[in-house]
Amino acid sequence: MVKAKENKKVKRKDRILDVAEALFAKHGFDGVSMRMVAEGAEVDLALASYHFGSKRGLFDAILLRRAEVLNQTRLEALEKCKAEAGPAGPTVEAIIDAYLKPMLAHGYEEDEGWRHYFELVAQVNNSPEWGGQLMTKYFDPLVRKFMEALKKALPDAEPESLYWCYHFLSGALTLTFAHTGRIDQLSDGAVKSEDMVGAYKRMVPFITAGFLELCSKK
Amino acid sequence: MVKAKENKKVKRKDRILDVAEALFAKHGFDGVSMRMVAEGAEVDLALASYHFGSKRGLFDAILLRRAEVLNQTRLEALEKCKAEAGPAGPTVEAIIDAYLKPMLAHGYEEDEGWRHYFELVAQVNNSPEWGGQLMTKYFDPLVRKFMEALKKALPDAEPESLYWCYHFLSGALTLTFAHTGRIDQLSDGAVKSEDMVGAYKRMVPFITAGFLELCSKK
DNA sequence: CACTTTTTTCAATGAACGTTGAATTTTTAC
DNA sequence: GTAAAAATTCAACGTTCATTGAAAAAAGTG
Repeated sequence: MVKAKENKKVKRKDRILDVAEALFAKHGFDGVSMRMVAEGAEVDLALASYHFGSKRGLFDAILLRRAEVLNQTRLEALEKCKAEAGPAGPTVEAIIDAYLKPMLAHGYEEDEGWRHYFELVAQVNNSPEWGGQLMTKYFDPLVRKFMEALKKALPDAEPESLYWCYHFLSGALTLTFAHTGRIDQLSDGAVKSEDMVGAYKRMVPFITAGFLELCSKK
Repeated sequence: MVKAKENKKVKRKDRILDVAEALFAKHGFDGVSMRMVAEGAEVDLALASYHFGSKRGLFDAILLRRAEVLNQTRLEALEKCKAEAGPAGPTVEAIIDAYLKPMLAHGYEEDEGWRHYFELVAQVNNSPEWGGQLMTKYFDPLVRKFMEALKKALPDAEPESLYWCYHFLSGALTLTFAHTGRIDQLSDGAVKSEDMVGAYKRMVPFITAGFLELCSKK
């Protein structure tokens, strides 16, 4: 009977989540109407309100769904690089890599859902209205674990500098995954917004160098 | 008669721009209604449409107003650091500094208008819908001048790496000026989102180190 | 002052908005 | 198979939306 479950066609509730995720990513919370969601998911207008209570409830459900998965994967990556390191703990580069690499997992290249989700996170992260509250709610417990590891790897760091460095990392990361097409235009097509592997390979050394420059003893 | 002009109270058109700038920065384009703008500026609902044609026209006018000023100031900073450098051209650090420092000019600390503007730019920059198009429109001519200077300062750089480095800079910069309050919460109040001087002092070496790491000959 | 132009107000338009209570269909559980 | 529960549809609610044409007021010009 397992087979039957797998073959079951995608439920309406998930269709709503997927469609709304794509729409919110593109147009932001206020740029999307429940009617757009309903049409895209080919369900009745009232159904999304029934399942998620309200438009805002739908929005939160979207943020939560993949945050749980990403946080778990990042946590495993952090534990793994801790286990592989000596008693002094992992290097800055290994920690940064553990933070970034999971974003390319989960079949990122094939599953457009993750691409939409990261585009959405980019907007949320940069919103003066919701950025502080929502990013804290969905990501801070895990981020604090990474900050502790970084603190151990950079014992001479000023705390303020460490937090600013993370902030720079966060901004660079979310914009890179926002897929705005700007870098394509600036480079006259030489660089593709979609090339997350190329971006990842460069982001790790870029960010690592920044941390080391600011947070190592002179 | 100059005195009379200076003393003239702020015109309605400018009040609309200032109020809408603050509202768009906080809530995004679709999160703001013309009625909110009219109420905030204490003018009739129809007046903003009269002066700017449409809601979108108002939005563009807001983006353009300070972009012109910022681009000019950044250009002067670039020319200045070129003039002070030898024939080999300015260093990476000097170029990055010329790009960042102008954001703190224009009485940033006193004039909340600039703060709102940068919050708005952060949202636009990270919008998959508008980021590519609008940032290109308002900033690319100037950014290309900076890219040329960087290319000269980093002759061994792969072009793709140079563009990605700029992208990381752009993301870190806009999030930092987005004032979301996230870093305050993450650091339990040890770091203030509003401390742009502290952020600026750290961003220059952080970004410079990243450029040098990725774009210098090994 | 008389005039022209610009700015501002007023009133109204049709369309789109999120949400909800009741009715209906489908699924679940025994 | 039948009753209970969950999912889905239908129709409508009152509100808010951006824009506009015409009227009125203000400012500019000779």
